[in-house]
Amino acid sequence: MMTTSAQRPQPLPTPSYSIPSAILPSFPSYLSPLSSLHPALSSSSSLSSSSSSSSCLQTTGLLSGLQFIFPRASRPLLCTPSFSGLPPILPQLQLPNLHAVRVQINAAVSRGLRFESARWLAYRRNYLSITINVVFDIPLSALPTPQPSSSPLLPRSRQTVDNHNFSIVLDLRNGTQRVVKVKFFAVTVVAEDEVNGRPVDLIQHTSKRDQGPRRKPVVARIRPTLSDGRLAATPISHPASLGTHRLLEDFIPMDRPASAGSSSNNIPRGSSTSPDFTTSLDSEHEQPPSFDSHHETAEVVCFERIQFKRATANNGRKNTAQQMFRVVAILYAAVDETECFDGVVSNAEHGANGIRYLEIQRVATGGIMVRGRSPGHYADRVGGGGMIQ
DNA sequence: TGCGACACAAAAGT
DNA sequence: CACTTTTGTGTCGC
Repeated sequence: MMTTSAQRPQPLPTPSYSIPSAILPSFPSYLSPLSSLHPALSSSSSLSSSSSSSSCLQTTGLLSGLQFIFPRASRPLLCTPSFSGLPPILPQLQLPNLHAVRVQINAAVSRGLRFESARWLAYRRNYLSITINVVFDIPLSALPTPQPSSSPLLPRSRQTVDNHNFSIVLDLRNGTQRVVKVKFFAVTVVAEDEVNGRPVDLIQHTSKRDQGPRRKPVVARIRPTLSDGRLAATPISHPASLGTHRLLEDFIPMDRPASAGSSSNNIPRGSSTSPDFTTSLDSEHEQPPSFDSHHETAEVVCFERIQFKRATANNGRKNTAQQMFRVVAILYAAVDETECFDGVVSNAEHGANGIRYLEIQRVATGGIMVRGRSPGHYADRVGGGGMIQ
């Protein structure tokens, strides 16, 4: 019999909160006027409506002339840190007319992080949701078949990349280049040590959590949206405000059909499908990453039930180096394997069915402290749960 | 201090 | 509103 001490604790107290200007870059999604006005978001029908992430979007305010949304004061902060680009960026994406394509990966940790004591904080055992969409910034005039009626303000009316042929320029070891046609685009999410870049495993659960298998997040197809050369001028909506392909509601059929997902049915998910996994699954053991080969490609992909496999080192230890992890979103161009021979200089992953995934670009969060034990283990420390260095 | 397993109970979904 | 499912986290034994 559990005692009262075992009862679910109240959310960690959040003292009167004001956004320090130093951390404003951590809130790009919620600073976006578009996201705060988007009906899908303002009606709390964004992804992960199942939890506190929706209640994260409760209160609006005004700062520096921009409308923004921040969590209600009674809860710990659960909004997303910003993702930023990491050099180098390879290879170059282009249109058939050789027009270069500027790529923006739009990512958010839409669930599972708190901002406490001026740092992002996660608990190893708690779920993260990571949402990604991709924008290709191309002037319509550069497209072979311009559609002037499309509006960048209305995601659903955006034309898609489907009818355009993209290619990438691959650098070869002999110093020459080769142009390869892109079959489709895909994204995945990984994690790494903030300092040395060493990989940190992420794992993904089914809704059965401990009773189900775990695996690394898949490489999921995505359909980038097009921006008419206005990327710099127009803030991009939070990915959650668009139709989302939720990965994975239940990533293998278990005791119910995958289509019977638990997500709120008021989520716009016109492009959602159940992912198709080709690798066999061995419960009780981790699985390697696989490739989501579903044909109907979503503009927004959400990786749900993600956890860090391990915690950061030296959490709360004084006079030790506090390890920090970061979450990385990666965009791949899928090309035919026969187009890639050994001379290609690029990060590549082998997929199924003769596909090879060439990394186009990646974005990453700043450092995230990952605690390995329950919040209660840290609550009696200085800062009411927040580690003070 | 972290990890895996087990467990309870609140939140969220139906 | 009742029931079920999902998920945060307390506890235990290493």
